[in-house]
Amino acid sequence: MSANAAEANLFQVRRFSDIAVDVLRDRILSGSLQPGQRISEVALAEELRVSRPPLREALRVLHGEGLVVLTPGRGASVASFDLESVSQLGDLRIALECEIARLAAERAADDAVEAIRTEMTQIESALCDPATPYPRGVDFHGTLAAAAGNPRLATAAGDVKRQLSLARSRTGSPPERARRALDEHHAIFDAVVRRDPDAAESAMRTHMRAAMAAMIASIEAEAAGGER
Amino acid sequence: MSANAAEANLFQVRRFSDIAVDVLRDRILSGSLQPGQRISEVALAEELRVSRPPLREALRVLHGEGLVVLTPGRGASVASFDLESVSQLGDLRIALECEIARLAAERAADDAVEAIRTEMTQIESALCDPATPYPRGVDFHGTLAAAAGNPRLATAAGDVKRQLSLARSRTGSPPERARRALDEHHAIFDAVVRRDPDAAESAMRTHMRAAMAAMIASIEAEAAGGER
DNA sequence: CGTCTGTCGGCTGTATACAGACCACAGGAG
DNA sequence: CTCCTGTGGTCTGTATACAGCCGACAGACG
Repeated sequence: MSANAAEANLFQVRRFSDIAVDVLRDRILSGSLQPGQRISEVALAEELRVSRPPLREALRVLHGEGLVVLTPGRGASVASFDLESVSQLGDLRIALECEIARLAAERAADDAVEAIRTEMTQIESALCDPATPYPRGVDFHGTLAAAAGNPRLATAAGDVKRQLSLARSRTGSPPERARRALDEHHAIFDAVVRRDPDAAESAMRTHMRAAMAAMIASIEAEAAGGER
Repeated sequence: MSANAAEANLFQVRRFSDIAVDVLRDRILSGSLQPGQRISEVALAEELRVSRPPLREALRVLHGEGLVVLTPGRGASVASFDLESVSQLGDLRIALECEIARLAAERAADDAVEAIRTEMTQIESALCDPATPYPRGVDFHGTLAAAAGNPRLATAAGDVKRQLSLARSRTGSPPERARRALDEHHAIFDAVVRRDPDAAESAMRTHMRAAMAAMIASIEAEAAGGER
């Protein structure tokens, strides 16, 4: 099955519109296209060596993911989030991540639990050794979502996470947050290991509230600095 | 603002692709297009008096809403859900509705609370008088989501609800569920009135678990009857 | 008789072309 | 000098046209 799935995925991305979706998502999240920036269809299509119809389909997909805003008659632009939008996205993320934590505590397979443990040790060692800022491809929440065994929930949580990542693309998270986040991750993980869904949800809620508070504070500080 | 919003919405739906989205969504949810049915782009485009590119964009949007499945090289088809997908959607809905209930208990304005009360009395009178099966446009969860004051959360919950509605399109919900659901709605509403977020979330979780159990039972019964 | 292969039809995926709307800027009137 | 208006350009929205792939069916071979 894995060979079939891999082969199917290889052929699945052969559509130009899907390639455009991936390229555009990377450009938006990497900051190559900044929030609020207008996207010219003809210019982008020419740059990607793609015709306009596939590009327009890609823009519709990214609009569904919340990364692109489409205004009828005025075209597309990279999504930009004000504080209210960030707050709304935060509530949405709380809903999804808390349920993920609950389900992970209820149903996570043992090897999935071990995968989370491995991730956490990697993050921890990276924090102790400032040489490596953050290991690539390590994603606590993504691994936890996989452990919860609900792909739709994981996809939804990933979409919201990317929107929030775009919202704070200008302001990096403060360095002291990483240490606190690690402790909060430990609390969630402990609850998952103990198979305690209520505790896992509660710990996740605490973690999310702290993360959102820090993020909102960063954005407010950046906004105040920008006005100065 | 409401005049502006209405005017903006009127002009916003002038794109053929958006019209196609609305028409297709209605056809899928009304059962005019049944789950699993293939959608021919040329035939549907000709029927809707629309060219294929706008129709393809509409299909991409509905794919993002989970109502259409797009297989590269093989075209589009109406989404069909097996029991595992329904279970996954149920967990997703639990996550969203529970957070909505919590937020409604925390922040709902007084008039929003009264709007919920009005809806519930309408549903209750409709249940007592079997002449009117169900009042049109009355939607407890939608009103509750509006009371929670988070449009993104409300949209996400609405999307999931529509997917589940499509999943059980063949099997109607059993009549005794309506009465139990009304009681469960009362419990949620009472918690919202008492401004008790924990109780609201708990009551919503109870309600969702019962609703999902009833739905899965209906689908299993229908599947067993179909095999017979 | 079963199976494989080649061909044909239909469909999706993509590109090009055209029409209409929105915006900016210049010119003129008050 | 300011505001309005007309015109031009640019872009989106839509339609049409072509190429490539998938699937089905018929025919031939084992």
